[in-house]
Amino acid sequence: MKNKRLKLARVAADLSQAELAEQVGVTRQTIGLIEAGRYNPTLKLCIAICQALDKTLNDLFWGE
Amino acid sequence: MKNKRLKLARVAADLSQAELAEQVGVTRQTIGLIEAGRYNPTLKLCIAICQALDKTLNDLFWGE
DNA sequence: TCAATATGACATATATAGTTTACACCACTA
DNA sequence: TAGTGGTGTAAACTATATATGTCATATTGA
Repeated sequence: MKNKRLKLARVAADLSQAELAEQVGVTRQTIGLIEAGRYNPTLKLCIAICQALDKTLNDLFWGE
Repeated sequence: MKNKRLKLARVAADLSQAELAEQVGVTRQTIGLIEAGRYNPTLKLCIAICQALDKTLNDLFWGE
């Protein structure tokens, strides 16, 4: 279950995985893995990502 | 930062910490700690809790 | 009283989120 | 031919979410 919405929001914000990663304080690999749906970030990280992309939890992480 | 909304939603659903914990497949202590705001659950657990309480991520975990 | 239920708090142990490092692939450009 | 930026992935490691176990307390009902 890839997270397509996250990837789309990131690209729309004109950020690379590495740039988003730096903004939220994780590594590029972590962002890549979340977009690939290979795991299960913590709530704090989800919120940081949402704030960086000006989205809400429901926008990026709720529902399939 | 205690999660008051989670506690209220759980009580409104007439569930004890232990009952909610069992429904989402964790221990009572984990629910207690999340309500107490002492950590940082994973996204999967947040979603399971929301589904058990018929709420969305934004309802329980977005904003202060 | 007493037993049962619900909660808070605290350790220690285990599973897994997240890091680091590294290599490979692709598209583009010089 | 390189060379660079963006991405996918994997192994080994560290940090921390979660489990397990226990004790204390408050409340409710018999």
